[in-house]
Order: sequence, then structure tokens, then C-alpha cells
Amino acid sequence: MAYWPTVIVATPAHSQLSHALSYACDQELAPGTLVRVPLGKRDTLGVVSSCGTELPANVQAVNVKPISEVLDGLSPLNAEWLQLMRFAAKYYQRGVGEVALAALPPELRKLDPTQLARRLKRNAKAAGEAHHGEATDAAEQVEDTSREHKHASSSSDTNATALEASPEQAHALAHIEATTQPILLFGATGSGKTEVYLQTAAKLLASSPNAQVLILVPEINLTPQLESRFSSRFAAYGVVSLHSGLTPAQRLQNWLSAHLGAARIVLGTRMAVFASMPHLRLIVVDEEHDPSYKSQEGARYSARDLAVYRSHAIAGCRVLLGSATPSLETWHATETGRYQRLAMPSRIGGAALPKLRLVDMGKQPKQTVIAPALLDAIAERAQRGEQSLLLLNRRGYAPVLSCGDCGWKSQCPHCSAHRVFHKIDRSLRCHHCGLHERVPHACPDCGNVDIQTVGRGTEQLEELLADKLAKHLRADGHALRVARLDADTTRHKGELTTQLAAMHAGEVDVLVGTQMVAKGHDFRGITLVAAINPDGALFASDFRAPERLFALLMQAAGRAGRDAVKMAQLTAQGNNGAELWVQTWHPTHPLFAALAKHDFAGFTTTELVEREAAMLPPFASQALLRADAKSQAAAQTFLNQARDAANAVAEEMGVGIYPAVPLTIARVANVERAQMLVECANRATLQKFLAQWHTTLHELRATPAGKAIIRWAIDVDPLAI
DNA sequence: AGCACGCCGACT
DNA sequence: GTCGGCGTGCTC
Repeated sequence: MAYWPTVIVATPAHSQLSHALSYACDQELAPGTLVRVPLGKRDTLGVVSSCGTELPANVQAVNVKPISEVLDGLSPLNAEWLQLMRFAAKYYQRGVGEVALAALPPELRKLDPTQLARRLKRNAKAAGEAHHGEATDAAEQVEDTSREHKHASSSSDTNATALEASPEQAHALAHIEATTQPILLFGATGSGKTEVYLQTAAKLLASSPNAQVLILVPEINLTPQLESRFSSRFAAYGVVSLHSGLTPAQRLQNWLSAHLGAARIVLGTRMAVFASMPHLRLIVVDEEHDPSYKSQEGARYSARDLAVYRSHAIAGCRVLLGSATPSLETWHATETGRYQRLAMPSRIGGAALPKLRLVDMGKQPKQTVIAPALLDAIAERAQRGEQSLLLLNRRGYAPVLSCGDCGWKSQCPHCSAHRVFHKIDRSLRCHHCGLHERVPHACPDCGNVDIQTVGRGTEQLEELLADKLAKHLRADGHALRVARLDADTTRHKGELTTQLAAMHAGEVDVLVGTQMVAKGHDFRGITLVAAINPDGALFASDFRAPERLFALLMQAAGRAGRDAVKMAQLTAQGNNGAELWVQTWHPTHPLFAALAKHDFAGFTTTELVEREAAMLPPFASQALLRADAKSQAAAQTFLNQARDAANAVAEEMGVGIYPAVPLTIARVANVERAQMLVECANRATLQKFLAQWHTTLHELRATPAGKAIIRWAIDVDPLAI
């Protein structure tokens, strides 16, 4: 009997070859089976999409080649996984092949059946050792896991919060059990959301012998504590991680463990939403508002949104979104009743949320970087053994170097951005293309040796603080220690761990950092957090900027005063409790009023009213058409021609297309970038419009305007426009 | 995207 | 005479 399977292969995004390709085969292949097939002059990995006994009508038999090999050592990817790939491809306007093959571990693409068999054997052996004898038949496995579970939960008893759920946690747990709707766990930092994740997962894992749980986190290396809590609590169930920091071999091994069901917990970044988990029962999206869930290259998917879709498509699977500052999209969904909202407002142990202290920069001495009152507060706390955290969202020493005589600026020759001065190695670095040069001794244009820095970055803030705090001593007589934590000081492996350890050990009194320190770390000793210069986001053109600033400041506030017992002692001694200091030129801005009350609901309600009035997301759907070219004119011409070609259809469908504009940073590494906003009140209509636009875009590619561009892409539900 | 084919400049 | 530059075009 002859079969004609259609196979999903990694055909490029714009090759017009986005459908599954037909091949010949003499055996029936289940959908999801991994195969190797000839494609052009090479052999490539493919996934069987369907397998019929007749060749599809639009394909000529003479063109069809036989399948090279079937990787039958591995069970096929299931229908749910294939459905997820098809949905993601359709929704984000990509080829299925591009999405599906990118979702598989890269190492898998290289293996032939023999290598795969060897790999699987080794994997099974390693898993067997880790679980001291993996159960093979189901009954034995049930017994085994229940015993393991008892062990797992008793070992977690050292964690005080695990002993008994707080009333809020118990309420949340009961609610989660009672519904299959998506749930937003709206809980302040330190309210014990993680414990709710852990207990929900524990219940599911114990209730069924092979149930699997997927935990998504924004950036895995920024939340080592969460990872270790899951690993230690559920070690017996098999916990693996999936993120880009793994070696190709580790990634393949962990992926296989999840696919085979040996790992029942997968903890990973956005890419993990595509993991093959045949018995998936629960997806947790921690910090669901975090922008890193949205992919910014390739298929620009939102792992959070796909997690909701994925759980919805599996009968009985739950999805839990957690955040202290949910995205407006998620909040709105809880208002309309699509998601349920569970509030957990109290911090464990009753620790109070930090008090907001606004510093009016208009009333400070000229050229003030850190207000004298803030400096005093930091010094005072350091002398008492408390730690402070200062946030400044700019790496380096100064964002620009400038010549006072001729006006020269440290412009990057390849990008429309300034190169940042890094004093530590006296370099000028472009944060966009990576260009790295030694700082010139004199102005390259006029020879003036007196070049000035403009503005301040974390390096300079660290230096300035060390200087201003030099006269103060710690209780133990040592000088105050100021440290810095940003992408520059954590570039090398292990540096982040070392720095965090120093912070936890109390060796550091003041930590200066970019927003990466505001995320996730559980610093017990911090009682003061300060935002040095957050004003930029207040009046930014990006309509999501206030939402992000509010989230950042709330998250930052969450770093302070986490140790309830300690804070109670401090206040009993008549000292200030935890504080969030914000330096601003606009202290009367309504955002700060809401922040002072820790009133996220109030802030969000106001924002949603504005969004609705302006017909912005979540009340309308958006997409961007982006084009890269050698010149800005070429990029914009392509976009505007695409617009002209689609205008009539768009108007008829109620889709708005705006004129092409350059990106905020128009040129990066000598590539000019432009984009065009497409908008519609109805999400499905926008989808339909985008899908039919593809034909036009492919045709345009062959015209002079199309040949002048390097690439184009559609970004559905863009985060920034 | 790969990986061909294809038609013009400086090398053993 | 060929090695190789990357423009153009195809992949069931």
C-alpha cells in the first residue's frame, strides 16, 4: 500500500512554501511522527502532519520524493502539540514549519535514527539512576510516586510557609480546584503566590500517576530561588528546565525527558511553552505581565497568550497567571469574566508594603543626582545594618560624550544612537550593535582635549555614592560598601551568583543596578529602594510606558522589607519601616498617587478607561508590518506600497492602516528600520486581513520596491509601537 | 534558510 | 586557462 504523508519541514518564513510538503512512503505514519526527508539537495528533519492513501490534488506525483527515514524510536508528538503549532503559526502569521521546527531542540535536527536510539538509551539510563529505578508498569509507578510524594512534602517542612496555607492561600487553592477557567493570581510581592503554585502543582502531581506541570518564568537566571524551590520540593517527580542558557545536549535531554513523561515538571522561559508534554495538566505563568514573554524575533509569539490557548485546548488542563501588577490585557479579561481573578493582598507574616517617599527634584539644589535627604536615609540605614537598593535604568558611566567646543557627540557610526561611555575600561560602546572602541583622548573633530560626559549611568552612580558615603562607617567599623549589578557586571558565568551571595551575606550595604535587580530576587536585608530617575516613562509616546513604570516601581517596592520579623523589630525600635523613594520632577503625577496607596486596581481602572476612549488594546487589536532596508526611504516605500495595495480591502473590513514611520532607533548596524501600524476593533477580522495580505506582500517582494528591502515581518499584538 | 546555478575579475 | 565573487531561484 502506498501512502502520501504531508510533512512539516523548516521552510523559511517568506519562501511561499509555508504549507506541509507531500512525500511518498510505504507504511502508514501517525501524525506527529518525526521523519527525515529530502528537501532540495539536503536531508532535513520533519514532522508528519497527515498521512493519506491519495496524493493531494495540487501535487504532481513526479515531483514527490520518498521519505528518507522514520525516527520511530521516539513516540509521535501528540495531536495537542500539533494543534498548538498550527495555531501559533496562524495567529502570528508564520509558516507551520518555521514554528514547529523552531520549537524542537536544535540538536534533534541533526540526529539520524541510530544516533537518536543511542541518545534515548542513555537518557533512560540517566533517568533510571536519578529516580533509583524507574517504574515500568503503571501500578508500580503509582505506588512509587505516592511514596516519593510523602518524602517530598516532608522534606519541604523546613520551609515554614509550607506547613499550613494562610487563609488567603487556602482560599486561592480551593478556588483553583473549583474552576477550569484561566485564573489570575493577583498577589502582592511576598504574598505567597509561589506557595500557591507549589501546592496546586503538588496536588495535581499526586492525583494522577503521570500528570505534568509546566512553569513559565520570565528569565530563569534572574529567579534562581524559584527554580531551587521547585527542584527541591519536587525532585522525586523529575524537574527539568528549558531555556536558552542550556547547552544543546542538555536541552535535548531535558526536552526528551518531558516528551517521554520522565520529567513531570518543566520549568522554563518563553520557549518552554512549546515543550512536548503529553500529560500536561497545569501551566503556571509567573509574573505574567513581564515583557520577556513576548518573543522579539522569528515568530513573535506571546508565551503567556499561547499558554492560555494551550491549556484551553487540553481537557481538564488549568492555567494560572500570577502577578502583583498584571498586564492590562489580563486584568481586562478578569473584568469581562473570561478569566477569574483571585486577590492575595496581604504579605506573609503581615509585613507592611513600603511607604512611598517622593522627592521633588524641582526643589533640590541644581545638578542634584541623589537628593541629600535620600543620601542621609541610605547612610542611616547602612549604619544600622540595613541594605538599600538604587535603581537607574542606564548602564555605563554616561550615556553620551560630548565636545563643548564643536558640538561633537559620541554618535555610533552604524546606528542612530549614541555610544555609551564606560569608564571602567575607558571605552565607548554602542548598546545596539555592540561596537566597542577606546575612548578618544581628544575630540575627533576639533582636537579639543576637554570632552564632557552628559547624563549618568549606573557606573557613575556607584562612584558618586561611594564618594558621598565615604565618611560614614558601618556598625562594625568598616567603610560602607557600594556594589553594582547590571548586565556589565554579570556578563561572565557565575558573576551573578557571586554578587547575589555577597548581597545576601550582608557584605554590601548599597546596591546600584538597572531594572534587572528589581525582578525576583528575594533580598532579606533590603529596607530601602530608590528609583533615581524614572521620569522618562511618565511622558513617553509609548502608551504602555505608564503601565510598565508602575509595574517596575511596585516590583522594586516589593524588594524592600520582605523580612516581616525584622521589620517589626525595627519599627518597635522607633526606626522607619521599609521605604520606596522616587526622585521625580512631577511629584503630582496621578501615577504616584496610586503608587503611594499601592493601588494597582485603581491605577489600572483609570488606564483602562483611557485605553477604551482611545480604542487601544485591549479594546482593539494591533499588528505591525516591519521592513528593514539599506535606506529609510526604501523601507518606507515598501511599507506604503503594501498599504496602498491593501487599502480598499482594509477599509471594507474596518481595518485601519497608518502611514509608515521609522522605528525610534531607526538604524541599527547600518540597517534602516521602518514600521506601519495596522489596527482593528475586532481581533478575528484583523487576523483575516493579515492572512490575505500575505499574497500582496509576496508579490511586492518581486517588484523594485520589494527588492530594495532586506526583510519584512509581521508582529501581531506588538508590545511597543 | 540552504544550496544550487550562473556569469564576470585576479591568481597558480 | 580556473577559483570564486554573490545575484537569482528553487525546494514535495
